[in-house]
Amino acid sequence: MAKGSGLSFDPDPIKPIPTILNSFLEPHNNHFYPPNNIFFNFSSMESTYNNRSPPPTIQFPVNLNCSTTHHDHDHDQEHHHHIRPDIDEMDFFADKKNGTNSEEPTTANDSDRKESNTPPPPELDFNINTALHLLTANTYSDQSLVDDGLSPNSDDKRIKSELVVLQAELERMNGENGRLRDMLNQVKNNYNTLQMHMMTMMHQQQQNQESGQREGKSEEVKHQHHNNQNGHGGGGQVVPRQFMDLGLAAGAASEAEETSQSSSEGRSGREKSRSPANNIEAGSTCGIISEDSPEKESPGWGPNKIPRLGNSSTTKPADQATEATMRKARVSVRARSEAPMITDGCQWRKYGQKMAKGNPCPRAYYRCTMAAGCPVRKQVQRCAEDRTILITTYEGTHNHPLPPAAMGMASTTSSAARMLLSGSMPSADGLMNPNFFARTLLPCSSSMATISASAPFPTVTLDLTQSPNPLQFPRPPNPFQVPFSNPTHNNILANPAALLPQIFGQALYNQSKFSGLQSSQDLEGQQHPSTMSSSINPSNHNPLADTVNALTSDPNFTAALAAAITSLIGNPGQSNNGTNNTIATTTTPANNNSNSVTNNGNNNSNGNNKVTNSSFPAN
DNA sequence: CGCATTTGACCGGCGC
DNA sequence: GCGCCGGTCAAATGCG
Repeated sequence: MAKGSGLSFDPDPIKPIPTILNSFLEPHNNHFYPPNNIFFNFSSMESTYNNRSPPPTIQFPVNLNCSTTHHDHDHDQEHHHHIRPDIDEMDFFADKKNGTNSEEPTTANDSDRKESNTPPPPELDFNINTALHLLTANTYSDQSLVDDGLSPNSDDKRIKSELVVLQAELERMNGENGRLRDMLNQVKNNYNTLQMHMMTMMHQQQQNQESGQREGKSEEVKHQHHNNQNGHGGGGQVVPRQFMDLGLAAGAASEAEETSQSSSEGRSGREKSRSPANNIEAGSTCGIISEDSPEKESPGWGPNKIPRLGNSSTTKPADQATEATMRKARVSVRARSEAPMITDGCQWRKYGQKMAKGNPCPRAYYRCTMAAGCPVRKQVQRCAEDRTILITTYEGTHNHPLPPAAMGMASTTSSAARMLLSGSMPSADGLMNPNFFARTLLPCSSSMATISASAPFPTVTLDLTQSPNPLQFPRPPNPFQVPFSNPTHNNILANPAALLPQIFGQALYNQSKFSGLQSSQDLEGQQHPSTMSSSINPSNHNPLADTVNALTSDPNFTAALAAAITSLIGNPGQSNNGTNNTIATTTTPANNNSNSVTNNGNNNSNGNNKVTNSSFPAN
């Protein structure tokens, strides 16, 4: 409804639970230890940190009830109520575990409490340790605050001492928040840099392949290929393509889209009439620069678009088939989200909404509006079985540079699309083989990647809802906690590679658990995931292993990988006001709306197009 | 007034 | 041929 506010529809509103979410995110992110079913999200953290004023009060996953098994003194009660406003959530959880009721009035019978108090359960102790084991060194500065003379009781002193410890830890964590924020910025910067570099390499590799296929066909092409190999010459094409490739179904998609222009001429007059005048002629012989004009958009989002594929005179029939496949490829991302859309960093404009069969939740159609004529579209729909799951399906290739915030998702979906299509596009190159990314990045970012060929379009489904959440790294120990709890500096910055084994470890874990990608397609020729671990072993003289080894030694890559995963898991409920998503935050209506999730009940179960949507207030 | 969203209508593919 | 369905269009609507 709200003009300029982007998404004003909720595919299936889920009552927002920001408070609850924050109650998890804040304390746990401080420890990089998200609880189950709560997405770990850098962006969310960043938002939280950035938007806080005054500086955040860290809410420990510890409450006094559990931090002291002697919670039976008046002074405890006093302190408890001192801190209570900040630890309500923790109280809630811990109390539940303890079976005690922190909401009990301070005047409650202390003796009763004393009698009923029992040592906290082990998991509660774990929480305590998680928070307190970090802080034994900086706890004595405020002794005076504790020793208020109210009680000479040694237990009291001990308890108060712990309180001081907590306070000191709070302060320390505040400082750590700032460091984390800086670190996130740097990680993202590194990621962006590496992303561009990687895409350049991928483009060159693709050029190599294309050139090889067309070898002898055109001397011109050869020259161009040669130039590209040199990293310049045709460089005017290379750079733009870096971004173009970021979209899914990259690769030959650009060429395919080029070919769509001619075929689109056969479209109805209605479609022709709505074409803006800014059509860009596909002038590139390689179809690299050529991108979709509005006339050429819709590279196959609908069944009716499929036949428009592959009439390019510049491609061989085999290539045409590949292009057709790639054009139809979709990447579906399933993620738990209370927001109407996942934050992918792009700008989207809604152009339609339909009731899809078999799902009471309406399906919304969006097209990318970051550039005129960008053919990328996506569908957003909530899962019928679990409406907390948001299903976002991407298709198309961006024809414009992507903001940093969009890089992660775009590259991930691109990788997924490549993975999907790689069955028919064997490549011996470990680095540039899409399978490499599919087996490295994707397993890290999804606990399950499913390829479906039974659907009208080949679709890769990245299921981020599976448990364990890939970003909930194996625990214990908490892999993040040690690096980030280092007050001197963030180890991950000093040595980003430290994170990689964890990521890859999780990838391998996921793979082993999942026994590889579930694919109904012929994935013959692809390295079986179960062999991945051996491939990663640097001792193997395997190109893929060498590649992995090389990458793992690259700090930028590890940082980029983390950023990509972060982006992929973008917390839908997050505020997009963070320093990331600069473009999306300021100009993306949909993203703006993501900030204001006002999910009214969605009972749009009437027929097609008979949808009465709830609306999200603008901003 | 401009822009984004809403929503009824339209189109093409597909199955019967 | 007909109806269903997914996808898209574009006029209507609403908001800043």
